[in-house]
Amino acid sequence: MGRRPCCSKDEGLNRGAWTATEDKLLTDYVKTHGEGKWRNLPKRAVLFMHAGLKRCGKSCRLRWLNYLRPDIKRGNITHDEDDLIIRLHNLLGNRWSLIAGRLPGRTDNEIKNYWNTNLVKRLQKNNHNSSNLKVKEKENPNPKIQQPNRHPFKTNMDSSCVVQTKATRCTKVVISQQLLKPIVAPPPIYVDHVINDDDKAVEPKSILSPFVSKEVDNDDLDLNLDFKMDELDFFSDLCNEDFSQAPLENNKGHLSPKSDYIDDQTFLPFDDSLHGWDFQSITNLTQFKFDWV
DNA sequence: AATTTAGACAACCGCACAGAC
DNA sequence: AGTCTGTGCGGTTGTCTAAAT
Repeated sequence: MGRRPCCSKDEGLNRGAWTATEDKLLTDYVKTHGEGKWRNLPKRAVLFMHAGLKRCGKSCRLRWLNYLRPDIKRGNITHDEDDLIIRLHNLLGNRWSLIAGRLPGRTDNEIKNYWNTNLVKRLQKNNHNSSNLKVKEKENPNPKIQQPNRHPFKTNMDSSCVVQTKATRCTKVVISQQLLKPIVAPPPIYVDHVINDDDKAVEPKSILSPFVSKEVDNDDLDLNLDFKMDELDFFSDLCNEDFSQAPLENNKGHLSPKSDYIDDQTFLPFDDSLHGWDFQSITNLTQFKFDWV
């Protein structure tokens, strides 16, 4: 027995662009009854407002979340947001809701649209010149950013609010070896277990990173990680740093990045940029389950 | 001035997942 | 364990507007 469709097309429900009246009906309803139970909302809104909100619940939910919510940030994407989107996309791929969750007041739909209409083209163009996807053209990476807003009803709001998704973990994040390599060269850190395609534990393999034990030759090997959101924040920062030329240092002095051994007291020289995390803290991040892609 | 094209973004669609029963 | 419901997500389409011809 199949599931009942959200809304059949012959129920006389409105489709297409929302009117101001519909927006007001929905806003008033949510203010009174709160979010949730979207499927029942149109029927209840009829009783509540004595007027028909002839929209399916799914459409109501989308309209509220993407447009009517008071904590939506209006206005164009800033340079910082632009840069963050690129970095998070490098890390997460097309997981728009997760990316949106790290950007104050932005919705997944907005970021998805922004990516598809702006960043894809720009990054393709940049790839001709460099493999580094970090935004270098700080002068004006996207002309749209500097343009006045097209939408008269969109105004710049306080960006302190973050539209968080309900996602608390982001699983199966593919981390390319190329991304990990420049982060930290040195010490062998052993993971608890590695799961292969058959879901069987195997001997830990390793690559050149603090996350796994030792080097492997296969450059195509990627990691499929499972992050908590705060860990994602940290790793996002980590990936944005260039440590390829950085010396490691400890209380005894400087060590080469290619040292064979570095003890627990070793600190990486980026405490400020990485919120004071020492090397042991970073290695604690290795308590993930690693799945080979 | 009229028409065409491209860009931007709102909205829809189908599927997946989690929780309740 | 299986089914149903509510919700969330990502891909795609539709529509509007501005720029180009």
